[in-house]
Amino acid sequence: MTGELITTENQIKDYRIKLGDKIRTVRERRGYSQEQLADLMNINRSTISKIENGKFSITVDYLVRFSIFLDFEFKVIER
Amino acid sequence: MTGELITTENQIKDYRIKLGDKIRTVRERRGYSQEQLADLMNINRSTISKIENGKFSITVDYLVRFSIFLDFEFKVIER
DNA sequence: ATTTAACAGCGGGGGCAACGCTATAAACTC
DNA sequence: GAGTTTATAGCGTTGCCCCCGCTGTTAAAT
Repeated sequence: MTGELITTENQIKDYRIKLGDKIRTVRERRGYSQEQLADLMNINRSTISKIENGKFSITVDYLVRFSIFLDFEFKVIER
Repeated sequence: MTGELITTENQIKDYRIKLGDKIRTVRERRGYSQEQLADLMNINRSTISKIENGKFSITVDYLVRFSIFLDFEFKVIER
Protein backbone atom coordinates (compact mmCIF):
# COMPACT_ATOMS: atom_id res chain seq x y z
CA MET A 1 0.00 0.00 0.00
CA THR A 2 1.90 3.00 -1.25
CA GLY A 3 -0.93 4.76 -3.06
CA GLU A 4 -2.29 8.13 -2.06
CA LEU A 5 -5.93 8.39 -1.14
CA ILE A 6 -7.69 10.44 -3.80
CA THR A 7 -9.89 12.92 -2.04
CA THR A 8 -11.28 16.26 -3.06
CA GLU A 9 -8.97 17.93 -0.57
CA ASN A 10 -5.94 16.18 -2.06
CA GLN A 11 -6.89 17.20 -5.56
CA ILE A 12 -7.24 20.80 -4.41
CA LYS A 13 -3.89 20.69 -2.67
CA ASP A 14 -2.24 19.11 -5.70
CA TYR A 15 -3.59 21.76 -8.01
CA ARG A 16 -2.38 24.52 -5.72
CA ILE A 17 1.16 23.10 -5.88
CA LYS A 18 0.96 22.62 -9.64
CA LEU A 19 -0.25 26.16 -10.19
CA GLY A 20 2.52 27.62 -8.06
CA ASP A 21 5.10 25.68 -10.04
CA LYS A 22 3.52 26.81 -13.29
CA ILE A 23 3.61 30.46 -12.29
CA ARG A 24 7.26 30.14 -11.25
CA THR A 25 8.17 28.42 -14.50
CA VAL A 26 6.49 31.02 -16.68
CA ARG A 27 7.93 33.88 -14.64
CA GLU A 28 11.44 32.52 -15.07
CA ARG A 29 10.85 31.90 -18.75
CA ARG A 30 9.89 35.56 -19.11
CA GLY A 31 13.12 36.49 -17.38
CA TYR A 32 11.61 38.14 -14.31
CA SER A 33 12.80 37.89 -10.73
CA GLN A 34 10.07 37.76 -8.11
CA GLU A 35 10.79 41.38 -7.29
CA GLN A 36 10.61 42.58 -10.90
CA LEU A 37 7.29 40.85 -11.41
CA ALA A 38 5.96 42.16 -8.12
CA ASP A 39 6.81 45.73 -9.15
CA LEU A 40 5.21 45.20 -12.56
CA MET A 41 2.00 43.82 -11.05
CA ASN A 42 2.07 46.23 -8.17
CA ILE A 43 1.82 43.50 -5.56
CA ASN A 44 4.10 42.37 -2.76
CA ARG A 45 7.13 40.21 -3.47
CA SER A 46 6.52 37.93 -0.51
CA THR A 47 3.04 37.31 -1.87
CA ILE A 48 4.55 35.97 -5.09
CA SER A 49 6.92 33.78 -3.13
CA LYS A 50 4.07 32.35 -1.09
CA ILE A 51 1.91 31.77 -4.15
CA GLU A 52 4.69 29.96 -5.99
CA ASN A 53 5.20 27.79 -2.94
CA GLY A 54 1.51 27.06 -2.48
CA LYS A 55 1.21 28.73 0.88
CA PHE A 56 -2.31 29.90 0.20
CA SER A 57 -5.00 29.76 -2.42
CA ILE A 58 -5.17 32.91 -4.53
CA THR A 59 -8.39 34.42 -5.79
CA VAL A 60 -9.30 34.19 -9.44
CA ASP A 61 -8.88 37.96 -9.63
CA TYR A 62 -5.22 37.40 -8.81
CA LEU A 63 -4.90 34.56 -11.26
CA VAL A 64 -6.25 36.78 -14.02
CA ARG A 65 -3.77 39.45 -12.99
CA PHE A 66 -0.92 36.92 -13.37
CA SER A 67 -2.26 35.79 -16.72
CA ILE A 68 -2.17 39.38 -17.96
CA PHE A 69 1.36 40.19 -16.84
CA LEU A 70 2.88 36.81 -17.63
CA ASP A 71 0.89 36.50 -20.83
CA PHE A 72 -0.75 33.14 -20.48
CA GLU A 73 -4.32 31.98 -20.95
CA PHE A 74 -6.60 30.41 -18.50
CA LYS A 75 -9.53 28.43 -19.84
CA VAL A 76 -12.53 26.49 -18.62
CA ILE A 77 -13.09 23.43 -20.81
CA GLU A 78 -16.19 21.26 -20.58
CA ARG A 79 -15.81 17.56 -21.09
CA MET B 1 -16.76 57.58 -27.95
CA THR B 2 -18.60 54.46 -26.95
CA GLY B 3 -15.62 52.18 -26.35
CA GLU B 4 -14.71 50.76 -22.97
CA LEU B 5 -11.28 51.53 -21.59
CA ILE B 6 -9.27 48.34 -21.42
CA THR B 7 -7.62 48.23 -18.03
CA THR B 8 -6.39 45.41 -15.86
CA GLU B 9 -9.26 46.04 -13.48
CA ASN B 10 -11.80 45.82 -16.29
CA GLN B 11 -10.32 42.57 -17.55
CA ILE B 12 -10.52 41.14 -14.04
CA LYS B 13 -14.10 42.25 -13.63
CA ASP B 14 -15.05 40.85 -17.04
CA TYR B 15 -13.51 37.50 -16.26
CA ARG B 16 -15.35 37.31 -12.94
CA ILE B 17 -18.69 37.81 -14.74
CA LYS B 18 -17.78 35.34 -17.47
CA LEU B 19 -16.75 32.70 -14.96
CA GLY B 20 -19.97 33.09 -12.97
CA ASP B 21 -22.02 32.66 -16.13
CA LYS B 22 -19.97 29.64 -17.12
CA ILE B 23 -20.50 27.96 -13.77
CA ARG B 24 -24.24 28.59 -13.94
CA THR B 25 -24.42 27.24 -17.47
CA VAL B 26 -22.57 24.05 -16.65
CA ARG B 27 -24.53 23.52 -13.44
CA GLU B 28 -27.83 23.79 -15.31
CA ARG B 29 -26.54 21.53 -18.05
CA ARG B 30 -25.77 18.92 -15.39
CA GLY B 31 -29.32 19.28 -14.09
CA TYR B 32 -28.46 20.57 -10.64
CA SER B 33 -30.24 23.24 -8.67
CA GLN B 34 -27.98 25.53 -6.65
CA GLU B 35 -29.05 23.66 -3.53
CA GLN B 36 -28.31 20.22 -4.94
CA LEU B 37 -24.87 21.33 -6.04
CA ALA B 38 -24.21 23.04 -2.73
CA ASP B 39 -25.05 19.81 -0.87
CA LEU B 40 -22.83 17.80 -3.21
CA MET B 41 -19.91 20.15 -2.76
CA ASN B 42 -20.60 20.67 0.91
CA ILE B 43 -20.65 24.44 0.64
CA ASN B 44 -23.32 27.03 1.26
CA ARG B 45 -26.03 27.63 -1.31
CA SER B 46 -25.92 31.39 -1.02
CA THR B 47 -22.22 31.19 -1.83
CA ILE B 48 -23.04 29.55 -5.16
CA SER B 49 -25.58 32.22 -5.93
CA LYS B 50 -23.10 34.96 -5.19
CA ILE B 51 -20.38 33.31 -7.27
CA GLU B 52 -22.69 32.85 -10.27
CA ASN B 53 -23.63 36.51 -10.02
CA GLY B 54 -20.04 37.70 -9.69
CA LYS B 55 -20.48 39.13 -6.22
CA PHE B 56 -16.97 38.22 -5.19
CA SER B 57 -13.82 36.60 -6.49
CA ILE B 58 -13.50 32.95 -5.52
CA THR B 59 -10.24 31.30 -4.59
CA VAL B 60 -8.62 28.81 -6.93
CA ASP B 61 -9.30 26.14 -4.30
CA TYR B 62 -12.99 26.78 -4.83
CA LEU B 63 -12.64 26.79 -8.58
CA VAL B 64 -10.97 23.38 -8.41
CA ARG B 65 -13.80 22.17 -6.23
CA PHE B 66 -16.31 23.29 -8.87
CA SER B 67 -14.29 21.65 -11.62
CA ILE B 68 -14.41 18.35 -9.75
CA PHE B 69 -18.13 18.33 -9.05
CA LEU B 70 -19.23 19.85 -12.36
CA ASP B 71 -16.67 17.84 -14.30
CA PHE B 72 -14.87 20.50 -16.29
CA GLU B 73 -11.22 21.31 -16.77
CA PHE B 74 -9.47 24.60 -16.44
CA LYS B 75 -6.05 24.97 -17.85
CA VAL B 76 -3.15 27.35 -17.91
CA ILE B 77 -1.95 27.67 -21.47
CA GLU B 78 1.23 29.47 -22.43
CA ARG B 79 1.28 31.49 -25.59
C1' DA C 1 38.67 35.29 2.94
C1' DT C 2 35.56 39.01 3.21
C1' DT C 3 32.43 41.94 1.41
C1' DT C 4 28.57 43.27 -1.38
C1' DA C 5 24.49 42.48 -3.73
C1' DA C 6 20.74 39.82 -5.99
C1' DC C 7 17.42 36.54 -5.09
C1' DA C 8 14.23 33.59 -2.60
C1' DG C 9 12.04 31.41 1.78
C1' DC C 10 9.65 32.27 5.75
C1' DG C 11 7.37 34.31 10.01
C1' DG C 12 4.12 37.48 12.03
C1' DG C 13 0.89 41.47 12.81
C1' DG C 14 -2.95 43.65 10.73
C1' DG C 15 -6.82 44.93 7.42
C1' DC C 16 -10.36 43.50 4.76
C1' DA C 17 -12.60 40.45 1.49
C1' DA C 18 -14.01 35.67 0.95
C1' DC C 19 -17.08 32.61 2.67
C1' DG C 20 -20.68 30.42 6.25
C1' DC C 21 -25.08 30.94 8.19
C1' DT C 22 -29.73 32.56 8.57
C1' DA C 23 -33.62 34.90 7.03
C1' DT C 24 -36.53 37.21 3.74
C1' DA C 25 -38.48 38.10 -0.49
C1' DA C 26 -38.69 37.92 -5.52
C1' DA C 27 -39.53 35.12 -9.51
C1' DC C 28 -41.02 31.11 -11.64
C1' DT C 29 -43.72 26.98 -12.52
C1' DC C 30 -47.62 24.06 -11.59
C1' DG D 1 -53.02 29.43 -4.47
C1' DA D 2 -48.72 26.31 -3.03
C1' DG D 3 -44.07 24.79 -3.99
C1' DT D 4 -39.56 25.40 -5.94
C1' DT D 5 -35.69 28.02 -7.05
C1' DT D 6 -32.94 31.92 -6.76
C1' DA D 7 -31.30 36.74 -5.24
C1' DT D 8 -29.86 39.32 -1.64
C1' DA D 9 -28.88 41.31 2.94
C1' DG D 10 -26.83 41.25 7.57
C1' DC D 11 -23.60 39.50 10.58
C1' DG D 12 -19.78 36.47 12.18
C1' DT D 13 -15.50 33.95 11.19
C1' DT D 14 -11.58 32.69 8.47
C1' DG D 15 -7.88 33.34 5.67
C1' DC D 16 -5.97 36.00 1.71
C1' DC D 17 -2.83 39.45 1.07
C1' DC D 18 -0.02 43.64 2.53
C1' DC D 19 3.98 45.04 4.77
C1' DC D 20 8.15 44.54 7.20
C1' DG D 21 11.98 42.11 8.60
C1' DC D 22 15.29 38.48 8.98
C1' DT D 23 17.79 34.48 7.18
C1' DG D 24 20.28 31.60 3.75
C1' DT D 25 22.24 30.91 -0.65
C1' DT D 26 24.89 32.11 -4.60
C1' DA D 27 27.91 34.77 -7.28
C1' DA D 28 30.56 38.09 -8.21
C1' DA D 29 34.50 41.47 -7.14
C1' DT D 30 38.40 42.98 -4.77
